[in-house]
Amino acid sequence: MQTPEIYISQKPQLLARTRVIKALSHPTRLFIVEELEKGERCVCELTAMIGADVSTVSKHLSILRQAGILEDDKRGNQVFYRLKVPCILNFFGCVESVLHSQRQHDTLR
Amino acid sequence: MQTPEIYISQKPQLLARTRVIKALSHPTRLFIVEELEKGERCVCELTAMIGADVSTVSKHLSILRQAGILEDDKRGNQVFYRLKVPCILNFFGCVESVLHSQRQHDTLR
DNA sequence: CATTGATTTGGCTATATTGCCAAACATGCA
DNA sequence: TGCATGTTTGGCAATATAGCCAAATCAATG
Repeated sequence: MQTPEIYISQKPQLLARTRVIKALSHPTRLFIVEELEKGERCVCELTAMIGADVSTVSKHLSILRQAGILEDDKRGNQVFYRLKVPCILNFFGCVESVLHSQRQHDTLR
Repeated sequence: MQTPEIYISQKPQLLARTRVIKALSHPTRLFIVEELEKGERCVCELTAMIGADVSTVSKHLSILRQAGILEDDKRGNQVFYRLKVPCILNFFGCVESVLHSQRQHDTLR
């Protein structure tokens, strides 16, 4: 070891993992993942539920797909998305436990 | 239901969860969490491993602490951080499975 | 109390992300 | 082919995030 491994946050493994987690780090995308737990949905259904512009929803879906979390299936002129890696959902239980352990630790802004 | 629930991504629960996930969505912070799996570390140790400015590392630690993922413990003039919610680590296994299921799905940039 | 070592905070610039609109692409069907 | 429906892409403005330096804190100790 010379310097601290050049710059640790450039390590490919960390970057790859970060890409997946980053894909989940947006309220709309989190909503999409939770909704798809119930089954596949087309872009139009998700858009109606979310209430943002279709193009915005489409871009969120694209981010989740590129991260490998969703897969899409085009049927007719609609595109259906579904969860490719359902274990993602197990994580939310843990996230909840983080939230519950937050009694009042410092500034919760 | 009127409009799509005002704007779904503003729902408090989604925002709270997002805050936790967002805290994990940076290579340096991911590294910190993985490192703390082995035991508590002071800021100076983490800084040496990471190789960024101390102030940068301190801010990353602060983000993880505010998200409820880490807790700190000041002893003498050093501050030691440790994992408050170790279940976070289970998630990484799932993240790996996402990565491994990525054969060649579209542009992996 | 001055100094040193450890950490946090303020401030600023550079970069990344988000969301909308408009336009481009399909697909199905008259 | 022409049109309607559904989806993606390009582009841009607004906002958020990251990282460094400098300065402020805080504890230990001479």
